[in-house]
Amino acid sequence: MSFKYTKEAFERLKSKNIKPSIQRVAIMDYLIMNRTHPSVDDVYKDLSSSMPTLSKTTVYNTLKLFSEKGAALMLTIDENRVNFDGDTSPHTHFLCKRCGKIYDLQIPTVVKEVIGMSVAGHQISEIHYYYKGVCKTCLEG
Amino acid sequence: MSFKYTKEAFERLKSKNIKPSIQRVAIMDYLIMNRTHPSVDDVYKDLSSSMPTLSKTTVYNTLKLFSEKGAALMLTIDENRVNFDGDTSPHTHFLCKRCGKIYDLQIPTVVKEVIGMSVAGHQISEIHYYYKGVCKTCLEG
DNA sequence: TATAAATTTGTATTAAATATAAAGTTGTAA
DNA sequence: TTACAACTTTATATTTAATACAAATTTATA
Repeated sequence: MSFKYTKEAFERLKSKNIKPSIQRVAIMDYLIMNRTHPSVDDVYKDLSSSMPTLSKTTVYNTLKLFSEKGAALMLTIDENRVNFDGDTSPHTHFLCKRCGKIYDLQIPTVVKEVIGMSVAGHQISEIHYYYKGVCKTCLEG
Repeated sequence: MSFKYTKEAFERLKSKNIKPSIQRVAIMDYLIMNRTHPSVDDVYKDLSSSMPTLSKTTVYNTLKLFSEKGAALMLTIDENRVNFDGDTSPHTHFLCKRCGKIYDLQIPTVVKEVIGMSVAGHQISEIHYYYKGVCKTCLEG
């Protein structure tokens, strides 16, 4: 049996010093191919069909590892569950409070990159900037 | 038996069209007097001593009501629980990933108020802007 | 090949949040 | 004042996200 995955996923893990196990590559690949800000459960459910022995604990461990190593972003925007984003480039998010969907938005040019800087004596490693409201689709429907 | 609370708490509820029941005023007062970004459990535990019959469900309902009516902010910055902030004026937060404490920070002048505006067709009602990292105290200790 | 280290898995547990219905309170109109 | 409706609070049960943990498996290395 073989697992298909993009070279991008494999390279991403290598560049972030994460050992590319089959499970890790599959999960990284899923994040890169699915820009839907999936939850742990989303990833688990969608990968289970092709990897029947996959454990949810592994998905938890792996996604946590990815966010610690900077290979993915952990979004604490939804009040009920954590979401993950394979796109680590500077951008912002919009959570629709009606349908729950998370959209990508361009980051305002005024919001500067300050990772590694310190503010009021605190050492900053992550910036989170997002909006909540009602999305275009829900407004029209 | 009587409950002490600040006039500010009572007035806040009135101005946000929230009926000022004893429980609601007590919880609003707690938020105003304790700028510690408490969780539901923090509020419940601290108020239980003076209000022994207080139910945790009431704390959940009340804090959700406050955030819906704009009387308090619901912070989804911690990955494990939701926190609340009685200070609704524009400011940002810093979460220490080591000790878990949430600090208030001044909002950068570049981050403008865009509530009520729309971005990419989505109607925005909340802006969240915060940092994560290691706080001054943890760096020194 | 043998052994150690790292990774994955499944089960059990913890704890945040919600659902629900009964009980209690408040407001209003006869 | 009383009766009724609407609203609020409470307690219990349930759901579900996340963690703990140890056994099993895989990978690396001596």
